[in-house]
Amino acid sequence: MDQLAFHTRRLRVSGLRPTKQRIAICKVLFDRKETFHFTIEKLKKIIEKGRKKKISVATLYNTVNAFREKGYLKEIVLKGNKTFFDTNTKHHHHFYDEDMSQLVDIEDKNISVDYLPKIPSGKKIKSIEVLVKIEDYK
Amino acid sequence: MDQLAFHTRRLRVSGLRPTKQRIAICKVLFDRKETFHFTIEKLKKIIEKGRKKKISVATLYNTVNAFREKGYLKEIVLKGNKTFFDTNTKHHHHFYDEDMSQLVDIEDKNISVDYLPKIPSGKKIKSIEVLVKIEDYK
DNA sequence: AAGTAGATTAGAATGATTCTAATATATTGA
DNA sequence: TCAATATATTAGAATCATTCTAATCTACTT
Repeated sequence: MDQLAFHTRRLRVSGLRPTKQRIAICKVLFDRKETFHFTIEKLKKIIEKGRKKKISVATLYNTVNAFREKGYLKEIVLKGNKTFFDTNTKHHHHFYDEDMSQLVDIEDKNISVDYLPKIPSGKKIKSIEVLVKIEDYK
Repeated sequence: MDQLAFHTRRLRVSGLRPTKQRIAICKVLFDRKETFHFTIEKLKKIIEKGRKKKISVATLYNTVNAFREKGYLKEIVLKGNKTFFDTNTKHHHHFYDEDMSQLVDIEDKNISVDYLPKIPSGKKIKSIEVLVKIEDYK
C-alpha cells in the first residue's frame, strides 16, 4: 500500500473526501520519518511552498480539526494565543523552551507521576499531562 | 494594617497607582479566604456587579498583567483561547474537569514527577507543571 | 495656580479562529 | 457520457480575546 492510500483512508475515516488540497495537507503532516509540531500558520506556509497555490485557512482548520477529532493529531496544551498540534498521537509529554518557543517530546515511559491526591468524587482520570519548561543557563 | 493598605502596597510594588478601579480589582482578587481562578471576562463581570460602573478591559489587563509579573498572580497553562489566572501563587498543579470547565488545585507536596529524561543541553528546568484531566464516569 | 510629565482610560486595532455564502468540483443515476 | 445533485473550497466577513493608542486625567513642580 502506498502513502496515497493511507492518506485517503485517514481522510475517509475522518469523514472527508480526498481532494487535492487535503492530500497536500496529508503529505505535509504524515509523509515524514519524525513526528512534528505545528501551528495552522506554519502549516499554511509549508503547503503553499509545496503547491505554489494558495490554500484557504478554512480548509486547513476543517481538515486539521477533523483529524484531531479522530485521533490522527493531538492538540498541545500550552498557554498563548496560537494552537499547537502534534502528529505524535502516542501519549507523551513535552519540554517547552520558552526562549526558543520550541517543543521537544518526552516519551511517556521516561516520566512518572506519583503521589496523586484523591480525585474529586464521581470523576475519573482522563489524562495526565506534564509540561517541563526549560530555559537557557543565565 | 487593614486590607486597603495591603492593596495599595501590592499596587505600588507592581508600579501602579492605587486608583479606585484598581482598588476594586484588588478587593475582588485578594479580599477572600480561598484562592480563586478567573478569566478577564469573569473578573470584569464581578467588578461591574460590585461597582455599578463599567471598567475598561485595558485596565483589567494592565493591572492583572502587572500583578502577574510581580508574582501576585499566576497564569494557568491550559489549551483554549482564554487565559486563566490564579490567585494561588504557590507552586502547584491542577485537576481540570473538561465537562465542567472547572479547575481544582493540587498542592505541590501531593504530587511528584520522577524518571525525567535528560534535559536538552545548555538548558535548565524552569518549572514542571502537571495537568490532570478528569471527567465523569460514563 | 499654571505648566508639565506621566498615568489611566475608553474604544480602536490586531490577530487567531470560525462562519458564510458564492463558486467550483465531485458523485450519482440515467 | 450528461445532467442533476451533493459536497468541498474559498475569500472575505464576523467574532472573540488581547493589545495598542491617543485623548483625558492626575500628580507633581515651581
